[in-house]
Amino acid sequence: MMEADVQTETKTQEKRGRKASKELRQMQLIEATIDSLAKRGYAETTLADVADGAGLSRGIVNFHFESKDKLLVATLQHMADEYANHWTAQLEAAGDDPARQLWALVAADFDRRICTRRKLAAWCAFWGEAKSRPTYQALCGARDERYQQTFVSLCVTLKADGGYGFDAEGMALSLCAMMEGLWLRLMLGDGLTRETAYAAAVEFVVAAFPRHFTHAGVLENGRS
Amino acid sequence: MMEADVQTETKTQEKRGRKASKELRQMQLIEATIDSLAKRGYAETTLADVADGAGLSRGIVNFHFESKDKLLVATLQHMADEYANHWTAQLEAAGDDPARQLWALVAADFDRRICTRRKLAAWCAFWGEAKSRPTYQALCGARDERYQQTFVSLCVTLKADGGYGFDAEGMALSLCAMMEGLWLRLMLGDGLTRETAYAAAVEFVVAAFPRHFTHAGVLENGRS
DNA sequence: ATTTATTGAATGAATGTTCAGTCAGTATGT
DNA sequence: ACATACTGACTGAACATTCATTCAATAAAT
Repeated sequence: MMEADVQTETKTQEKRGRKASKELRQMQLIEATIDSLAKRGYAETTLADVADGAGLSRGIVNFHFESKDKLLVATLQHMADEYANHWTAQLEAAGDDPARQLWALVAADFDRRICTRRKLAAWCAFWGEAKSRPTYQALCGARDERYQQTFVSLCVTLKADGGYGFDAEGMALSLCAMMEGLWLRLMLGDGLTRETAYAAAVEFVVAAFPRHFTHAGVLENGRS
Repeated sequence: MMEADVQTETKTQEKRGRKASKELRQMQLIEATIDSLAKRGYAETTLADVADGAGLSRGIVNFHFESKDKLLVATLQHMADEYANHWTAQLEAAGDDPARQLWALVAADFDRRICTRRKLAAWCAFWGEAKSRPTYQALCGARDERYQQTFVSLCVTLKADGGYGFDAEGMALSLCAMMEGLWLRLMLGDGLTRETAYAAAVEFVVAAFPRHFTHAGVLENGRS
């Protein structure tokens, strides 16, 4: 899963670079943590399992991270950063057209790199503990803050442009919620595939913004 | 939380009825388990906490349920039953009109009795462990099976009636996912209220079925 | 030689499970 | 009526296990 990266790093960085090796170990342990969360769930994730998964010794986690708790926080932080970086990049790559931007954001959530069983399972594990752990809640919430605002802005713009009757904030909220709900279902299994989930999301976006999208993609009309 | 029921039961059943007392205890323990899940999360829920919450002794759970695991399964089963009973009842109360039925199902998910912080938190706790516990997965999935099919049927009917262009299965999936996603957000806090979440769901439904609903409710036209 | 990374056995706290005993309520015998 | 035996819910201390954490010893790099 992350062995490939480790191998690469080993070849390129092994001889020189004590500092780099340290960060490498931390990444290695974080990836092993995600594996364990996905395989055994939050409650059954043990440091022993993480260490085994990384092919290292038992005490290693407490050396690189101070405690199990900090390892988990670092793992969630890592996932939150990765997620934010991804949608931000996709948003910028979409150019200036709001319709294209919204389309890109929806697609970003179902990107192969982000929308993995493994990572969805890890997200869900943290969600399950978030209510009783303020730190998790903050990191899960921080994920939403900018994301949600971006959606609201796009809905406001598209509403004005297309003359839709919906409330922009409500629509933005239901859109975001729908995608998270699809993630949840993907994780729960049920034979739902990433493609099917993406298709369902598209279905709704097309229904909500009929003057901007079809199932084939973004409509090319400027404005009325 | 459930003390009221206990008192009632005590008055009506205490003298006679050893059997009834047993089921009462089990319910009491299940409610205490939901409390603990909501307050401390799945990972931190201990039998001691459950027993304390129920005001009973430490060994009580292993007496009424065989193990911690079975207590948790019984708790999830209880919640799943309650949920299914609720939406089934609301569906039947809605009469024969598909539009009214869909409207009722959406409203049911945000009903005061079902959509409690406490219960949402417990659901989410189980979701977080579902991937690694086939038993949980089955119970969470069973919840979906009939529910999902009902939504698909309604979408098919309304599509034919309203001449909508969406794919019915995709729309049904995105609808269900949206409501689960809203539950998730409700649980994560963020100052989102049940009313706001419900409004967002309505926004979605109105946008998707414009010939059947407005923000005010179900449109009264028969067909074209 | 010194610093740094790593190991793995030891430790102790947390907690699920067991079980011998307590006690109320109920039936049985006188 | 009264005493006795019995049943079954309930208790709480003892036990066993799991697991995060610590740390002295070791290996590796500079």
